[in-house]
Amino acid sequence: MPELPEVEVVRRGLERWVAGRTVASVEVLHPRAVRRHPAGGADFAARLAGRTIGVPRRRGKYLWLPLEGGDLSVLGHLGMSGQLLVQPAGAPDEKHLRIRVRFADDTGTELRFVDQRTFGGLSLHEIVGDSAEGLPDVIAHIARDPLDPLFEEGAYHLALRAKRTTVKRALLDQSLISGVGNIYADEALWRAKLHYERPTGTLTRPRSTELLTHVRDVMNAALAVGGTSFDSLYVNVNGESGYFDRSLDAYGREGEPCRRCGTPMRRRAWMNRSSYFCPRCQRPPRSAS
DNA sequence: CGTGGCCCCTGATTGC
DNA sequence: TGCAATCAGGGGCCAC
Repeated sequence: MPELPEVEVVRRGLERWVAGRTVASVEVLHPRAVRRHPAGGADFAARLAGRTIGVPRRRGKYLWLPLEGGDLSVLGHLGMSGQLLVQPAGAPDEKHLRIRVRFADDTGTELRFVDQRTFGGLSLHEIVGDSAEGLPDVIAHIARDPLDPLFEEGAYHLALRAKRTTVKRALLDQSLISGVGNIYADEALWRAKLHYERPTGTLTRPRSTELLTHVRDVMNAALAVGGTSFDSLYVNVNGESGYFDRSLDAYGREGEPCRRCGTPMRRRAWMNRSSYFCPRCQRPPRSAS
């Protein structure tokens, strides 16, 4: 269940194993895996066949494969349980194999999209005009991510100040900053000693800068060890799990001592998810209960 | 309009 | 052991 670091690990794997290869044929095994491709699975397969894949790109948790010629990109999102695997062509099908891409070379490997919960998927998008990166317009609303050199810190801070929401919601709002999910939001908030319900309007510029620094630090730390994984659901493009979960300070640590002050960490149900925090280091704002 | 609630799915785990 | 409830790291959609 990937956030930015995991998706970046997948992107690098695709760059290593898939870029430059020409598609021979595509098999769509589950319609939900191509539901963002309005023309359907048969159209997806037909239009991808014969095309050569360029250098994979990423923004936040989305990744896309520009096709040579520049007119089309394959957009991918892993959702909660998606994996992109490069497997030997003869390997047994995974239980939740949704899409298979065969290549027109003798490498003997194929690309597989495997996704238990089918929240993720692949789709094809026409690229208009001057998009040198082949960014599909359906993700134009996704903000640049904090590891993008063109991410604008000043604009981010102003957007935070203008919003009437809480800091964790803002971290998860992909139109403000992309790539941050529930795990890294909790980790960055713990590092910044901020309560998840802190109103964004109360954040000073130094405070939001500090928070952003923690977001980047925790993502870079995760990237350095190949992304976070709790179980076999998340596997990178070569079939290997990440091990960053061993270094998490907040997420999943309910009842365990805070690594700063020793106070037992707490978990709160929040937006159909969980927030983990230290009740001593991360004091709730006055208005919150 | 911005914000927050709901829902899409499958499977593992927990609790009665 | 069996079954139901709960939970899971995402994000689009739609009331309000």
